[in-house]
Amino acid sequence: MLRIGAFASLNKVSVKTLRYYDEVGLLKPAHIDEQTGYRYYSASQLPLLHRILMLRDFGFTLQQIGTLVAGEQADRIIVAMLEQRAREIEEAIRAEQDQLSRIRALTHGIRSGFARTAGALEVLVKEVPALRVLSLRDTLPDYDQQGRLWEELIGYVQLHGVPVGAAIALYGEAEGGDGGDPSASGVAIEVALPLAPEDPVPPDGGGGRIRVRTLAAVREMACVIQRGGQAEMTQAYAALQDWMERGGRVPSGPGREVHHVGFKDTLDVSEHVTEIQIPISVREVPADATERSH
Amino acid sequence: MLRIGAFASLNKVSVKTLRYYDEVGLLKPAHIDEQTGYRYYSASQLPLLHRILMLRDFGFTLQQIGTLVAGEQADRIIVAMLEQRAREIEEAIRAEQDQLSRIRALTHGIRSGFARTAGALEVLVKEVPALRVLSLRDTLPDYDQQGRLWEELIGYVQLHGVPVGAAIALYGEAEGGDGGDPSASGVAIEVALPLAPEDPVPPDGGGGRIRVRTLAAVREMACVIQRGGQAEMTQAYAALQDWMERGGRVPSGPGREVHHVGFKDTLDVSEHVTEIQIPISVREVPADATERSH
DNA sequence: TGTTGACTCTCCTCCGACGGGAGGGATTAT
DNA sequence: ATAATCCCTCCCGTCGGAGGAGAGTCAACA
Repeated sequence: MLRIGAFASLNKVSVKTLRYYDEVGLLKPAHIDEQTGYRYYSASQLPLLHRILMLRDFGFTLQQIGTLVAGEQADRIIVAMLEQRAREIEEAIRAEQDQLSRIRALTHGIRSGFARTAGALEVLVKEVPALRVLSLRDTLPDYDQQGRLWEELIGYVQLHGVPVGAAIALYGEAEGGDGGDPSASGVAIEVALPLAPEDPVPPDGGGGRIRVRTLAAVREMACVIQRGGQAEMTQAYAALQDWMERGGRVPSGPGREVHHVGFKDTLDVSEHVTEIQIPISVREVPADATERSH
Repeated sequence: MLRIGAFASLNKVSVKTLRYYDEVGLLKPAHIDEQTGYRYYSASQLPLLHRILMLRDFGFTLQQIGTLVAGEQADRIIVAMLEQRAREIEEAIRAEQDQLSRIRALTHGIRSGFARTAGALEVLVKEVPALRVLSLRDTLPDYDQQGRLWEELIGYVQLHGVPVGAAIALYGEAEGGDGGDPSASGVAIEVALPLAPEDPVPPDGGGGRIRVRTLAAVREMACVIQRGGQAEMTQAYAALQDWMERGGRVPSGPGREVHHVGFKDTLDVSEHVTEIQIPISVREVPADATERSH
């Protein structure tokens, strides 16, 4: 019979740990003195402790270890548990490698000078939910003309007075919609205002140009938030582009600009806060791309 | 000014999280209503929140994030922190790959039948400290003859009545010692009994055959604990051998057998508890081995 | 004007696997 | 007898929030 300190030193565990394992019922001492409360362990408990420590080393929780060492049919499930745990570790390794690549992309961005001026410090991958919006789409000669679209849309909502929330602009090919004329020269631009999910649909307006639709949810959206006007935005786009290339990501849909603080809030451009959102996916190998294009 | 719920939904964080960040001083609301206690956030705080979430996503603690977003000279240290964090993640990945290889070694051991009978479920890598022992070394024709050494050593200690603790046998080449004759046919065996660190050295005994020495500490010791007698031990050795090969480990010193419960405690062999300890190192590439052999 | 219903507040407990320490009894060696 | 060591129980802290209780606030609707 060994006292707790001697038993602990045999396997380089702490006395606290043994007391805790007693408390949670994982490893009860062979005997406890009723007068003094002293715990006495037997050397024949060493194999059990050994097994517990090994499973702990594998990363199992003490609860899992409890089922693995106590159950009568533990032998039957231990292989399954080990394989499950192996999959978990593989998943964790993948996640950490991903983390690492994001960190490296950022450090490179800072070194090459994109970062502090262009807000690359705030590239964040997040999920965005679907969003019901009132939208107006058109193809214009260049980006700077979108003010006309905004005036048209805002004029319409002021007539009916419904929406709230940040203004959103979408650029590039239509996202499941049919507005605009892709064959026309110029750029496709869609301006949108969020609608509450259960708001009644306002009457058809603007000669059918203004529609209610739902922006698709995006599972992985690369986002940069930027203060300031057009010059800063251009830099932010450059930084985001660099970030995507460096991390092996490609855009998987039309980009968005969310104007959290925009002209409707203040005319001072330096106060504006704009979020650039680009849906991304991991770059696929050519073989995969070929599969798709056929 | 946004209420907490609106601000939270902009970035898919929970209200609880924002309240917690307020509490720890990481992100204070732009305004708090003194009457009601309501927190109001400004859209211009979005870049800060964004940065915080990105750093959280990188795995920094909130405390680290606090220094990175609050400090005046945060720009100067952020690159260093990122590189430090990258090293930490690399280290974590290495550790997890190691875990994975140990798990795979064990699942293979179970599948190939070593495990349940041979105690392979208890292979554990641990550190063992240096140990002062009273030791007797000799070269004998085979392992079964070691009983003679034990009798000689135990007879000696009963005369002087000092040591306590588990009996230890060491097999193979001398570990810094000079006992035995390596050129003789047979196997080198050392039997030892632990001595308290400050025990006085007993007088020279057994015609100089019994010495006091210190077993070296071992940083990585592969251990199996086994109940039973010689048949079980042989299987345990086989399992341990298989485990080492599978995990790319090679022995880096003489193996030990620690008799936690042995003949001195009970004659019933099935009650015996023996720990096999083999110092290991990761298998080296030939280049490294060549370096050493010169 | 009252009444919902959604939102928000503070305060409390809980999670895992122990570590640190206070305050007090037990054992062992001098 | 005394000192040193060991052991006990009990309580608090870790990290980043989640969950819930009980109460107050806000906006819209009848």
